[in-house]
Amino acid sequence: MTTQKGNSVFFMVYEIVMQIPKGKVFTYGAISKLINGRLSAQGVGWALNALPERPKKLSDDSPKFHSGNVPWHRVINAKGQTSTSKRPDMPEDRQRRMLESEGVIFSADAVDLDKYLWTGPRAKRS
DNA sequence: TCGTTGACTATTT
DNA sequence: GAAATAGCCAACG
Repeated sequence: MTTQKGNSVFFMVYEIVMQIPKGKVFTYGAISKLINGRLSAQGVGWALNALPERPKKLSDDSPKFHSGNVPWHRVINAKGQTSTSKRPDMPEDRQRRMLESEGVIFSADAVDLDKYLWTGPRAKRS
């Protein structure tokens, strides 16, 4: 490995995701832009995929990032839908459930990005 | 070091 | 509009 330093782009993604306010959602592409294209949308997805439920050995250097601190469920794809979820232990229904609990109303299978899409960490919408 | 895979997006067919 | 293709970056074997 050559990139698991305590300051990898993965942590940049985590920090941004943690800044997402409750009741809002964010997209992979938007995060990719926020980190100045250092990571593509696919890379962002990977970062969240690598996000451990709890501190494992992947990032013992900075065990502050995990499912309990990073609202990964607020990160969705450009279509406003939840992730494709290939893992049976992490069904998309669960992600939708968590978002609805935070005030994000799902229209059929996707959320209204025009309403729930977070504008960014510094851009403030009223 | 190379090849494959994956929680993506945009473009083309 | 849906399916296929290409581009993208990082981790794993």
